[in-house]
Amino acid sequence: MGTNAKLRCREVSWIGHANCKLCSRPDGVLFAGLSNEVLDHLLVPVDQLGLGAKSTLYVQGETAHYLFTVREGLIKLVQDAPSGGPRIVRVLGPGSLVGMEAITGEAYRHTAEVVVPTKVCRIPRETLKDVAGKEPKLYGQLLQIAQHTLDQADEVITSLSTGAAQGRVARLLLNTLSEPGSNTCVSLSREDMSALLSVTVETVSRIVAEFKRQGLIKEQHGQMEFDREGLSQAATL
Amino acid sequence: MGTNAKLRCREVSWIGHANCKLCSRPDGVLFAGLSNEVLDHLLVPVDQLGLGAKSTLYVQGETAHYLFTVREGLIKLVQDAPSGGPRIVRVLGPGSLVGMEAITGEAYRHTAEVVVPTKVCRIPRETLKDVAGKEPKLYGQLLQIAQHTLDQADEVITSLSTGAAQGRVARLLLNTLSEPGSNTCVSLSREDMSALLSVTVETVSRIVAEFKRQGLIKEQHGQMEFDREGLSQAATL
DNA sequence: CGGAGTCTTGACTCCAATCAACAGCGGTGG
DNA sequence: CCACCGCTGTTGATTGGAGTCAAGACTCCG
Repeated sequence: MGTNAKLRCREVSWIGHANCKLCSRPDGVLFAGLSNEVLDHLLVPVDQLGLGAKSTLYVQGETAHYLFTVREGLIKLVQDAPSGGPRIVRVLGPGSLVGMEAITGEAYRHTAEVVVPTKVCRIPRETLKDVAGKEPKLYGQLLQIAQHTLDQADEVITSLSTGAAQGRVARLLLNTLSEPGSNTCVSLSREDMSALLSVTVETVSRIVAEFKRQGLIKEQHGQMEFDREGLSQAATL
Repeated sequence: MGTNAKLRCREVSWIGHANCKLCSRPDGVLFAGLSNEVLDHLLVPVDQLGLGAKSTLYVQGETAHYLFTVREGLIKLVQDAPSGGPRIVRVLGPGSLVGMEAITGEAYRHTAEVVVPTKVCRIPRETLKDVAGKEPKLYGQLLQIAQHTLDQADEVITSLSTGAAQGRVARLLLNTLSEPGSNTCVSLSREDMSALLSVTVETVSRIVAEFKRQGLIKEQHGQMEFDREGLSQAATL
């Protein structure tokens, strides 16, 4: 029973049934502000899962049976680009919804892959429909989160797919991977940065190396620490 | 009263109150399948507007008071890129929703500008809330359309922001601007293509000119006619 | 220790950005 | 009416940045 076990690569472990009442607090992700009675009697239970790096939540084309909420960690959504090779469409951290196709019951549009060890809640489609039927308020939450996801997609377009390569790398670290206040973020592999920014791994490597030489960033234990001031300057290019 | 008048540049005309019952047919955009009683007694009327090219529906940062449905024409959503210059995030045709921020009442994320003469329905936020309260079914429609919009955003990422410039142009014409069956589409200005593909106007001009020389496309009266076979080949680059 | 995978660095090529000039077109006003 | 102007699109010459190909260095593990 791996509740506290460290998660190795591609490992998936069942942590337990989620106590969704805890998520009905105002700061909850999806069920915020919903009545406890509804959440106490779910048709199908919500499972909490622990996932090792490189494991997959689902693959593109599958029928979407589950919606996931990210509790800790990082998930990437990957699509194959027509020019060949995988393209990361966005990365999703705690508080995000993964697999919103499950709301409408269509096929998953992406492959969802774990970047760093992650905990998620897996919500079956039936449970979602059940709760939404009893608490229409849930629709409002879903729409709000959908709006937020759309904002993220737009940021990938304007911020990570536009302009010079070095500006894109800087903006990735500053805006996409770190909280507004913080000056650290997870260190993605060069390959992941490459697939997210649509530049080659060599170019990413060169730029990151150059930032290090300039003392703008430090990398250790899978974390990046950076000088927000300096990087912001580089981000305008 | 400009119902049938031709729309000149930057011109906005009021066509009339929309008869939303007509949109309750199964093929309606937003109000499909909703009961006529609700639609007959709207708190605030839905206006139909005619818009000339280069007029704007709203600008980035404004509070979102209206949701728009596109009936005919083409709208572009524009954001300023951090590297300077405007970036078109997506283009929306008939059946699309523009200004979904109005659902949550936040600020508009983009500036919405008219590309070719367009007719829209302008739905006030209060009307939306009113109808949604009486017909929760509306939420389902909204979520589905939001999902579709997200798919479009993802296509801009994987298809229009990735790979060689000539492939991007080809995919823009084939997938983004034309219906699956058809072999024609509206002819965007080079500048708009440029802002959508994140390449310079000169590069777009050169590529389009080259496609014409190869007999892959013909341009006349603001329309483009193309050889789907041949362009598909160029799209893989 | 060895080997696979990831990251780095170098040398070279090439595509697209830049700078610049010009053609076409519609509109405006003398 | 025609000359002028602004706007859009085209084309050329040149530059620069990122892609490509190739060789090492490093890290993590068995």
